[in-house]
Amino acid sequence: MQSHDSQTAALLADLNEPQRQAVQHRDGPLLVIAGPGSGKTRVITRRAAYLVHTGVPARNILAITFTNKAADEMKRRIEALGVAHGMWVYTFHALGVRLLREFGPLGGVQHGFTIYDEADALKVVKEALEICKVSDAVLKPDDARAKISDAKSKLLTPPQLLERAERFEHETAARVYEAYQQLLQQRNAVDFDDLLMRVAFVLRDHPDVTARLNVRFRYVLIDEYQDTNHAQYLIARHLSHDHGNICATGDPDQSIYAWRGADIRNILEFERDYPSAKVVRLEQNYRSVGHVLAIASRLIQRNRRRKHKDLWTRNPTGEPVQVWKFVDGRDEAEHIAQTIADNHQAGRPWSDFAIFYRINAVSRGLEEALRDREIPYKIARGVEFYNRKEIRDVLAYLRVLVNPADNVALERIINTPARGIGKTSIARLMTCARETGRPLRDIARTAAEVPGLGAAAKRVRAFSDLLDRLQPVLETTVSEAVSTVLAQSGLEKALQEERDTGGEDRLANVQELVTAAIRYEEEVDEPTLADFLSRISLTSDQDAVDENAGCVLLMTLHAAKGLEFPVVFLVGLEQGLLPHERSLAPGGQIEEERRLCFVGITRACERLFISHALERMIRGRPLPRPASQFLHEFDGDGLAWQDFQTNQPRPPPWRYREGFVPLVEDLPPEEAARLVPKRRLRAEPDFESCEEAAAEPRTTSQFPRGRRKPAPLPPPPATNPYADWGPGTLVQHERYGVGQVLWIRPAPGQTRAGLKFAGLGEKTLILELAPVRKLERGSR
DNA sequence: TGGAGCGTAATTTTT
DNA sequence: TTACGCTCCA
Repeated sequence: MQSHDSQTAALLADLNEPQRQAVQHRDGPLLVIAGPGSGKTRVITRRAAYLVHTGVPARNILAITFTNKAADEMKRRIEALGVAHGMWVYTFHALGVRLLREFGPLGGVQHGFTIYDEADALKVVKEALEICKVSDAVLKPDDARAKISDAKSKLLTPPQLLERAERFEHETAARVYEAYQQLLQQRNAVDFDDLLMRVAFVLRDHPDVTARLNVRFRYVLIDEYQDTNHAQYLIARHLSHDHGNICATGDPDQSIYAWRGADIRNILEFERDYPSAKVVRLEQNYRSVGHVLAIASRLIQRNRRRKHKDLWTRNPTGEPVQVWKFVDGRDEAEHIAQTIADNHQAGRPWSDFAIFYRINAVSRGLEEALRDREIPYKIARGVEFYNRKEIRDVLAYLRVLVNPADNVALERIINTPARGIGKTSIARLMTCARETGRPLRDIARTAAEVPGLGAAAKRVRAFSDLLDRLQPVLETTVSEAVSTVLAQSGLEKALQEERDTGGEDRLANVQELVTAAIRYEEEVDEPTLADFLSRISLTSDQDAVDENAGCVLLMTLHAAKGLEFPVVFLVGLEQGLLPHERSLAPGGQIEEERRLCFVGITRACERLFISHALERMIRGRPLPRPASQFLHEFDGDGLAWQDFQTNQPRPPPWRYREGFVPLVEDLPPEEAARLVPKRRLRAEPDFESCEEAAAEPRTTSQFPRGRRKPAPLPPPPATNPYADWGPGTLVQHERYGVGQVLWIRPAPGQTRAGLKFAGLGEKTLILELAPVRKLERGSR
């Protein structure tokens, strides 16, 4: 008993007051508005553990996240708090799969259904457009897909969309949507939106089911609530309908997915939806230094649709946030890369650095600059493992075996590896399938009866026989199924040949898939091929972002949410890029862009560098770039503006990590005041100065143009009066007495150094200003 | 049937 | 600039 109490107390011990309130709140709705770096995850995990420690069985708790990574992390941390597993921790979509399997026919899907990813869904949309005889000029596949997805996230059925259609293209979209849903149904497939929509409909229409689930899950926790769309909102609402024990955590200021259907109203109006809700605000930031937080706060206060929050921190003020202005995007990249190289040299690990940008296209220049200096980096984006062609091929075989109605997968593999079944033949098969309403799989079986197939019929038949031969793998283990398919489909052989002729090592990739299957079998209690496939479908790039990869990380601002780094570079602060031009158009979401910028800024723990260029290559054309309005909006104390149009020395590396940031408040007030000057270089950011930027005289770049080779180091700093003040140097301070230099960072007129004084600990001083002199050896 | 060559269009993308 | 999708040709 004693130990039980002390365990419970330990869960609360190191929490601040609002955090404790959130953890201890028991029944009824709870909204936790959690600012960046305010210990939200800690609160969620402690709360879950606290519930269990105070008598709630773990299996009665359901936690919902958005990413697998977040779910895994949450599970890990809750288990670390001594809660045996049994708690349900799922992403919304994984929960959707789980519930749909359980609901059976109620969900409108059959056993073994396939989850279509974006690429698959787009194919189906194209088919639907064809069936509806809609030309590209009227509605492009991408637009149709977006409209359908939007409707689904709002839980609108095709007839409902039709009803709402005001304009002709909406009507068209509704028709295509209808056809698309039918195609999915025929293929026994669902898209990501269906996983939510179908569950939401079952919960809405079957109170008995909902009631049962309310008994099973007595406490529901939802993370990143600001990013929920209407379907998710409704699922959450139904799942907590009877007991009202819903705990939502999130931050309206970090809502950056409105363009994908997230509805910020869900969090803004939580108290209206749940009138008895307790609201807790986590406003103390444990992550960032003061200046970073101050800038973030100033910026976000410009937004109107938000909940008021006063972010504060006990962290040191930190170094001023640097705002760098460059001649062009090249210079920006070079300079950032060089700064990283210098500071790595000075002792910073690569993984301390992250570079954020608004659009992926910006990454190229940065990559080149990093490569030139042999800086290890990783991009947290794009087509990772499961999107590789060879992997998708293998998966397509498995998908067809699990779900013979999966035409998209079948179409993919019918001639992979090449077996002489060409486009025309495939088109004939598909027409036949469409006209008869039978799955492609069946048509292939009776290929001889398909009109016009000719000699290809035999090859199609052979392919069909191959699938029949493979069918028994469903009775084996998942990993065996994968390797059997590899061997018998001819994929392995084709990849082997490719390798022998000097191609990429795709073979190793597919073999990695076997490994993944083995790992899956070890992890799961009841491994099945269908479940393995859904897991893969629900795995995203985001899940692979590894903050501790030992590399500099490059990513979009969207990918940065939820992460933090000691040193952050936020590039391309230009009107049209951040905020993005689409957001500047009428009806655009400028506030969302501001939130995006806010998210970027608040990822930084110690140092933040914001940069913009006067000219940037956009789609192969150099364009003049006006500075972002956000520079103007967060302008104020704690910023250091630096203009790199003219040739000037690069700032020297700052000191390294141990005992990291210089403490401004440690300095006498007059020095502290000087240390944080209002502005260093420019009086105003050149907001609205597009023409001015273009008209400004061409200034020299610090970096050589033309051929791309390792950039020579920029000129060394001007003569440094403290050149011989290395670490270890003994100094005499007027008031503090004798001390020792721990680190030193020379800068013209602003040389900072960390000095250790007996009994006082470490101080950061500006040597030019402080009454301090070097002690010569032997003198005292 | 498959590849070369041309035209077009270009945010972000938790699942 | 580049990536893709489509057409046309061997």
